[in-house]
Amino acid sequence: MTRTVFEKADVVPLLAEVFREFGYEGATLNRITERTGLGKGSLYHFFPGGKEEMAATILAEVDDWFVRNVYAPLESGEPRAAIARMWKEVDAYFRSGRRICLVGAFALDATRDKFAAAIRVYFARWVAALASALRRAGVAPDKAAAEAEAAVLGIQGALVLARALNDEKVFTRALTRLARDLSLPKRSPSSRSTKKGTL
Amino acid sequence: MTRTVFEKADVVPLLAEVFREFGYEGATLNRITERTGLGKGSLYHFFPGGKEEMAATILAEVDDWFVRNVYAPLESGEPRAAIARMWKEVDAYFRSGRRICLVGAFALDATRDKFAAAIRVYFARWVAALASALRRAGVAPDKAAAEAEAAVLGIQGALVLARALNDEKVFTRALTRLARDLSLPKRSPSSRSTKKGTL
DNA sequence: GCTGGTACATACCAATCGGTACAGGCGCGC
DNA sequence: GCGCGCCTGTACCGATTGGTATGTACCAGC
Repeated sequence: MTRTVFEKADVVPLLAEVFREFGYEGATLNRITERTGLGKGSLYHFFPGGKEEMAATILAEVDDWFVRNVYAPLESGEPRAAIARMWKEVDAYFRSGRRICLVGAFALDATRDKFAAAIRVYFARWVAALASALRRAGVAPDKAAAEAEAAVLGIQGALVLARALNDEKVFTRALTRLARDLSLPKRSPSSRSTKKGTL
Repeated sequence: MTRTVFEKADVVPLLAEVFREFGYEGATLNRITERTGLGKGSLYHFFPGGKEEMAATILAEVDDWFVRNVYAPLESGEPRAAIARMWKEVDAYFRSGRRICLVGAFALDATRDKFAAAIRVYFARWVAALASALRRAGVAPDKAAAEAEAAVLGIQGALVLARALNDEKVFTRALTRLARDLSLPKRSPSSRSTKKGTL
């Protein structure tokens, strides 16, 4: 009857959490099987390429999530709403600092060299998308680029510090500061201001 | 002939680089021996507690370095000079973004739980020391605390992003921005009471 | 010259690593 | 029904893990 139809898609989130928690080297097959409930047979059925394919799949899935929920809106949506949404999504995605950024963690150790392209693209696109939104909101191009970089890097730093101090309020505070520090011009004439709650 | 009298102190920096590069789990005894040139015999002679003692020693050594070169000056030296020195030391220590922060890296994965106290103290004292300097330079206490947190977290984020994009200019730029964003009051003999320390 | 602590290499250990082989169990088309 | 093919558990592989035991070269004090 209700077969536990396990699809690759169901495993990926579980898998992601293991890599997030232990890092690439620390995510042993043992821990993976016990956390996903899948034996090696299933694991290697879904991911013939082994650990590396698992990590690559997760990286792609994470990237895809950010493209859909963050980058794409920033690139083509109404800029202020998109930026507001970004802060909201980021806070939710990282569980207010209780969860870390897999891509950022991979970037720090030798794992980076294995997934260099994916890691670079993830961050480059984030910065570029945010800069695009800022420009379209009226910020000068060079200023937009600098502020986008500062915001993205601030999020990563906030994750590090929040985990180091084991205090999620650090993350929440940082997000508030980062949002405030974006120099979005006042939106005077238009009456679009009462549309969506902008953080 | 050339006797190499190796002391523990000589090994620690080599050791630190291995942990920095591969993370705690990734730093295998094999890699450690080949990078330090010391066999397991020597390693376990210096560090009877094994890998964990090696990492703990490194953590303590890093902390000590920061206390001497950054925190102590911030806490008791002339605040502006101390802050200026901090930026200089940080840029040099992290090799303009080519080197990562061991403590920050440990904070991200499950390694944190092994060294929770050391990691927390490292960052807590950094933030506290910087906040102290800011206050003594005339910044309001709550503002000083917020800005200190933002600066420290910004450094960590800059390290992540610089490595992710493999572009050390990201780090240098970030440091410049972070230094600029500290709202140090103007220091002319007759101080202009500008609230924002713009550059 | 003996002795004892220090510094180091080597061989070895059980456990675990990532990965493979294989024998089914199971649901679905027939 | 039946068989085929997608899942999945298990046994197993060689290599490597962190760690230990043993042996030895070296120097200092006596």
